[in-house]
Amino acid sequence: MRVLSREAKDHVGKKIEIQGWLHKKRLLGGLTFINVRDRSGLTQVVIKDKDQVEKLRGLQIGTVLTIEGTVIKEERAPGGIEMHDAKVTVVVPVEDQPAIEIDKPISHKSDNLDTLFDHRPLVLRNLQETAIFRIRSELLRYIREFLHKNEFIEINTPKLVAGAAEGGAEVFKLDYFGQEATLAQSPQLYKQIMVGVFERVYEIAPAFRAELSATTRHVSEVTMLDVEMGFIKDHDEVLDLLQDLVYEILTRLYKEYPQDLKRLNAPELKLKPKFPRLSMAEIHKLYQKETGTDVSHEVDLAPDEEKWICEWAKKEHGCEAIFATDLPASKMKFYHMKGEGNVAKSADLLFRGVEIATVPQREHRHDNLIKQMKDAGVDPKSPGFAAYVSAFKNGLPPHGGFGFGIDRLTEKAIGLANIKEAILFPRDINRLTP
RNA sequence: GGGCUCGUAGUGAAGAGGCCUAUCACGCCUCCCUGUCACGGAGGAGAUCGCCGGUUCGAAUCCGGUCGGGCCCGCCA
Repeated sequence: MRVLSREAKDHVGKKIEIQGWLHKKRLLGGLTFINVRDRSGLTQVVIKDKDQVEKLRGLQIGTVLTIEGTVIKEERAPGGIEMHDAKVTVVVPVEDQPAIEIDKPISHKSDNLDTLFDHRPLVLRNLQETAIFRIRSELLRYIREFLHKNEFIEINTPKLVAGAAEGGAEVFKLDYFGQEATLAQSPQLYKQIMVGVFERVYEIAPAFRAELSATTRHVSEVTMLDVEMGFIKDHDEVLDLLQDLVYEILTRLYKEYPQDLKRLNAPELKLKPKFPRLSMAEIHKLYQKETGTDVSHEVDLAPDEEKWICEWAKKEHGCEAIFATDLPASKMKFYHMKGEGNVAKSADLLFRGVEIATVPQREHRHDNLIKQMKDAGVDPKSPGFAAYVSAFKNGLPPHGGFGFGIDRLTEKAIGLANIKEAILFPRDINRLTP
């Protein structure tokens, strides 16, 4: 019967069998230490028998092993226990030298990220890397638990679609049995349709962006959390939902995974239950006053301004998350709701210097929507939009939601420098493999 | 799409016209070592310095081209 590394401590004095990968060998003459890695962690095995040590000669890190031995309580061992009188069985020998060393932290310097991604199958076995993706998995679990608690239904919508959901952004085109199709850049239209069914829905799925962006915060395949909620009182209710979600998942992460976050040198989390909310105009004014940079003609926040306002919120409010509200109407999508004056009922959530979500209220009134579609150059009668429009004809309540970048969230939750470090197999303008 | 940068053993770095027969660390191979946990010690193998061309008596080093990366801007999650 196989025992996992984390359970070995419950078998002191007993003979057990563990299985895993050879993670590290240390030969001290008459005494050999090896670390065996399994899904639950590492176990230290002490081997004295020359014949057993000899079985590992020439075998590299990654060799798959079964070890039989007796669990001993030992102060000097990491974790307080180790295995003695080990009988080694090589399940799968690895003889070629691995391209990357995985038993110590790997440099994430931007110049070398390419090597990290080229050797992904191996690199991901590094304990530091596994910590990143365990955290990502837990964040997704927290999100699902929060949304489930709030009666949201998880949906799945098509990624092969006929037209672009959001006019403007670049899409990937492909041949669909002789017809032109695109890869969905957002489930926007579908999730709004689904408000008419379940009121509250969400989806966690890839979104495809063909933009020629080459930065530390862009990839061409992103994992998006898309949430949509019906019967809202006002735009603030949507902001509250996102705020509560982010507050809960981040505080939970920092409470439950302090050791992994420390291993990854994550910064200390500073968050308040109520995030500051400043209008875009107010942020421009503050930024201009503090830095002297004239941004009065900018419609959007420049990357530097995003970083600056996050630092400001951390210093002034002790909160690393901040809402930029009242986004300019000129940046509105046709399905957004217009606000008072020249602004949209839309906000961005900024966290640790980067935009991680956009939170608009939707235009739910059929006639207004049609007008906004036409103004945006979208034909409401075209096959790609007819079904969408019919959902409004058949009654959609006031609703709003958000698109939330899971990759950026993971990156920033840990304090990584590049979004790609938070993605198992990242896709960008130069990378389609592995 | 625009701008700026970088390519040297398996990996990470040093070398900036001759001192390079290219240096160091980690890894790998051989040997020594009974408490390692970034083990330690001795020895060894491994690089046509991304590629092509040019300048020069002489190029890893200078110039041009090319291929492959990275960062920033625009745009966005």
